[in-house]
Amino acid sequence: MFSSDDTPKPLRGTRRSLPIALLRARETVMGPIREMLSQSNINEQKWRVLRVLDERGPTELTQVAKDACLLLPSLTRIIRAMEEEGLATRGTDPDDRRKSIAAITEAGRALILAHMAESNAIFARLERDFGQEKVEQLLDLLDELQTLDLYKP
Amino acid sequence: MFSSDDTPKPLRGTRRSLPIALLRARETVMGPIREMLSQSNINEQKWRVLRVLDERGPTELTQVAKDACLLLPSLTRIIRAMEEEGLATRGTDPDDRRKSIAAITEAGRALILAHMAESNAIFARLERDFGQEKVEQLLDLLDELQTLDLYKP
DNA sequence: TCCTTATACTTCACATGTTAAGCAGTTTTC
DNA sequence: GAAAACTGCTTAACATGTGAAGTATAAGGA
Repeated sequence: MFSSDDTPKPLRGTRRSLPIALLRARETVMGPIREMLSQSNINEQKWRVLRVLDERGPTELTQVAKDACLLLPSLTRIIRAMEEEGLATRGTDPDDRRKSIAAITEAGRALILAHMAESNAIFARLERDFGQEKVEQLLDLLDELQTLDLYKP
Repeated sequence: MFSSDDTPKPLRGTRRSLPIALLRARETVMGPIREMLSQSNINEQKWRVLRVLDERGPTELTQVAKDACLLLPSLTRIIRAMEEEGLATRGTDPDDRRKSIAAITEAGRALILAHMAESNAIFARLERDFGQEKVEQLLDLLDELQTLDLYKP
């Protein structure tokens, strides 16, 4: 008998707002990771691009943007910088010359390797403090939520 | 016998990376909300500030920044714009004149009201597609995660 | 083939994110 | 009761976020 709509309900408190809760939770988790990355003069965005390229191999930019949660205009600039820093390369798809295909370099892979131990340590700390089960549960829920399409219907 | 560390384990896939998963899930949820807000010429950040001010009443900027997940330099600009648009006011704390206290205006509250129905509808759609229980579960997990302190120990 | 439409970016302009420096007001220390 | 240290916010400079317009290539239709 609690959450029925017998009163004109206001907006949920910000702690029960999914977008805000997701953002705040992310800030918590990103704290130590940002600290780690700052030692390599690399930011969150480049780190995401590196991991996506490492995971998928050579990939067209539109796909990279989707996977790394970046818009194409941002990715254009970021990839350009990463090329200059030797972290990524790019070329034109011979089958469709509109497409630009990016790939991680050895230096990029080395950067990932260089942070692997600490990254895993941060995750281990999270599992210790939050609980291994809860982390799994949360990842499962997020993974499923990602796949929804919430537009209109 | 699966996830033991008997092999030099690589980084988790990006779908099992909590920061990336949080970001992707948030993008999914924010889609319809951004659509809603764009009709009022308001962006995510101003919306968060409005909701925090509505929820807490007059609040010093440092606290607003924490709650709305903004850095102070961003908040400085955003609050200035919101003052000009009549959505918020601010004054100096008489007890500590370093502090600036912001408050929501009637126009600000009206803007929240104007979007309440649609906001609740979006949330209802989420509950329908994702499941009410899972939404609750997710919010609980996120709320708890927010409160952790993951620095060093 | 020519024309239209669509796709895959890129560029532009302006807002926000981020770090470092600056400044006024407050507290601490001697 | 000042000098030193700290706090709360602002400014500055540059990177990224974002929507709209622009460019080049590709695909489809008359």
